[in-house]
Order: sequence, then structure tokens, then C-alpha cells
Amino acid sequence: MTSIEEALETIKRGTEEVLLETELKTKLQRNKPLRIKAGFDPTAPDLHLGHTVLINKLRQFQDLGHEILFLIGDFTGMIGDPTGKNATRPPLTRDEVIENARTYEQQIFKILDPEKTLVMFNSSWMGEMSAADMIQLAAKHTVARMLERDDFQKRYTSGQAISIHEFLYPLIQGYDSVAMKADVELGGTDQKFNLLVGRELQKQYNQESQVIITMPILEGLDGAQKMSKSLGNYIGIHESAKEMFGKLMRISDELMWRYFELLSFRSMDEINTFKQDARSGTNPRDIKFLLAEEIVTRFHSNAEAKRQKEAFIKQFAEGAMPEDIAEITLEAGPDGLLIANLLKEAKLTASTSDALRMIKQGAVKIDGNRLDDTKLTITKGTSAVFQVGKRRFAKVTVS
RNA sequence: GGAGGGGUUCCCGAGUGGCCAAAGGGGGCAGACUGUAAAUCUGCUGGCUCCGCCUUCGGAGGUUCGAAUCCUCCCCCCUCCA
Repeated sequence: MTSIEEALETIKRGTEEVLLETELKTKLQRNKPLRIKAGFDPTAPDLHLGHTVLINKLRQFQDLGHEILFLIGDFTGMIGDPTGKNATRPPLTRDEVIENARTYEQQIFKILDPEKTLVMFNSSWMGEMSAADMIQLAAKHTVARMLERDDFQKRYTSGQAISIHEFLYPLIQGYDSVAMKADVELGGTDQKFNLLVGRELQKQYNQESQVIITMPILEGLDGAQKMSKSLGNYIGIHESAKEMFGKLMRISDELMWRYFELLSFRSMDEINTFKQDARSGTNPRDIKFLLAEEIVTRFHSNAEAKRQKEAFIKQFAEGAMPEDIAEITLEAGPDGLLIANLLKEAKLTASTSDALRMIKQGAVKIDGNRLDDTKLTITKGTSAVFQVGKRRFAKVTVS
């Protein structure tokens, strides 16, 4: 059994803020499983490692014996968390919500233990609520408090519209905590306001207030901007082991420590030892291997992680060709196929113009031999490995 | 409703009749270096049947030998006034 102090340390790791820590301690001291709430959008999930920072934290709670309440905000989804972009979202159909929930389960149960996870929908209590109840709920919060929220504040002072229903979002999210009797709620730093409303409302409904924990936003592969799909600096948890491993190896040495803290389940002691090792001369690459292996193991398998590591060493340290090169066959006319067209059709380059540029820059190799002839024609019957840069390969047969 | 400013290639942002496929920066890609990276240096960064041609500068028309640049109408964004 871990001590309260140890549990607290584990919980605090990597968090942005814990409010209030003393309350958390009190709750932990009761030695009963706590109800840990985290809410998610009902829209189709396509999670990346950035999202898993929060889920990892849930997992740590599970490991400490607590119960996870995974809330799917199918009711709040009709409003959409106010961003200023406005526009009420059309509600998803029941089937869509169920479908999306299933996709969530598929993804989060790679991290969470299904036995200790309760998936809930806020429509199940919000759908029951009458107009009178709603007014009662709304009466428990003030406009002034609402306007404390950053984006409302900005929009109000700058004269942009705020629809009444947008005020309901934090209110309902807060009420969810009441309905769920949450002891702790987790969210991103951008959720802080909403999480605080939950604390407030629980008090109003004569419940003990939840402790709120905000998690930082994970930086993307560039180490600067937040990880997001639209910025293209992400690692999706659906990606192949090869992609995942390769991308993790390509993060900077500095960013690696951040990833260790927020994505790894290794103890901070162990991670600090790694840092020490790096300082005293261990190749940071080898430490990065450990990170990549752990993450790939989580979403694929340990065997796969080991295989990717071997492949990585062969390809980048020894300069060998990878083993799993895609094989394709291209049709050629009687005169064969121009190299630029071949590269485009093999999807090794974006266009023939791009292919020509690559050749001029010395980025193209055929069976390992650098090519400099932009007009080379590949004749029928040729079969060779074409390479662009260090990472793009294809075994092409011209027929 | 009135006055003014603006929409340019992935992003930001120059460009106000030909020398513009469009400066500069960012990002991205490639090469060199290396310990996987990072940093640094160099190059590239619309398409194609590639030393030439074709399509781009909010949209549609028009003027002109020639328009991102001028005119007309339309759409969208921003600022100020009411």
C-alpha cells in the first residue's frame, strides 16, 4: 500500500495545478476509492499523444485504486464549449453518440483498465431536467462570475455577441459534477474556469467540492506549438508502430524530457537517473529509445517496439535499407518510364516537378546509388529500390 | 445606415500596367555535418510532355499588345461614426 504522501507525489507529477491540494489530501486520507471525473466531447475521437496526457493521469489514479468516471458530454455537445466562434452545434443522433463512445473505448482502454472505468453520458440526467430545474440551476450562478471567464470577458468588453445558451455550458458541466458526485475532476488548463464552476455548484447543492486538477498542453513534435492534428505536429495513437517510433526518435533531446514526464509511466526517480546518465555521456539517442519503446509497446506490443528499434538502428545508424519496403508495380509505355514520373507515381515525391528538384539536390538513390541524371528512363522489366531522402523508399517494378 | 482600410502562392507579408511564378520572413523538404535529434552552413519550395509551355494573386466580367496591379458588379473581413 502506498502512503498518502507517495500517492500525492504521483498525482502531482506533470500537473499544471491542483486545487486545493489540502482538500485532495483530506480526501485521500479517508482511504476510500475516489470518484475521478473527466469529460470528453461526443464528437468522433481521433486521439493523439497530447490527449493521452490527461488519460495517463486517469490511469495513475486507477493504479492508486480510484474509480474513473469517463463522461461523454453528449448533452453539452449541443452547445459546444464557447470559443467565440459561436454557432450551436447540431445534436448528434443517439446512434452517432453510441458509435463515438465505442471508438473512445477502443482508444482509451489501451491505457485505462476497463474494470475500473465507468463510461457515462450527461444526457442521462440532463435529458430528464425540467425547465424549472434548469432555472433553479441557473439561479445558482451570477452573470458577474460568468464574465470572469477569459473568453467571455474579452468578447463582452470588445462588444462581441455572447448568446445566453453559452452561459449554460459551464453551468451544465458543473452540474455534471453534482450529478456524478465527483471527488476530483481533471481537465486541460483551458478548462480551469469550467472546473471551478463545478466546485462552486457542488457547494450550492450541499456536496463536498471536487478537487480540480489541470493538465498542461503537450507540445507537438516541433517542441514549440501545442500538439494538434491541424498543425501536423502530432503522433496519433492509431499510427503504425513504425511511424510512432520514427516520430518519437525525431523529437529533440530537450523535448524528450517533457515527453518522459507526461507520457511515460516510469517513475520520476528513474527519469532523473536518465538525465544524470545523459549528462555524464550516455548517448541521448539510447535514452530516447527507451521512451519510444515504451510508447510503442503501449499502443502496439513489446515485440513490435523491439522490431522497430532494430529497424531504426539498421536504417539510420548503419545506413541499411529498411526491410519492410512497400512494393509496387508501375506500367510503362514501350519506351519505358521517365524517372521523374516513376517517383511521382510511386508516391515518393509530390509531383514530377518535385521529383526533378529532388534529383538535382542529390536526394534520389536507386539501389543505394545516387542519381544525378534527371532524364533517366527506366526500362521495362527493371526492378529496383528507389529512395528519396533518408526516409522514403519504394521497391518498384516496371512492367 | 455613413466613412475608411483590407482580401497575394502552406502561413505571415512586399508588390500598384510589362524586368512577377510574384521580394522578405516563417514553416516544410533536401544536401553537408552529427551521437537519433538540435544547432550550423547550403540549396529547393505552383504544375507539366521542364532550358519551353500551362495555371495562380477573394469571385465574375471589362479596358489593354500586355493586369496581382486600371474599371464595373458581387462576396467576405477589419476600424471608426450613427
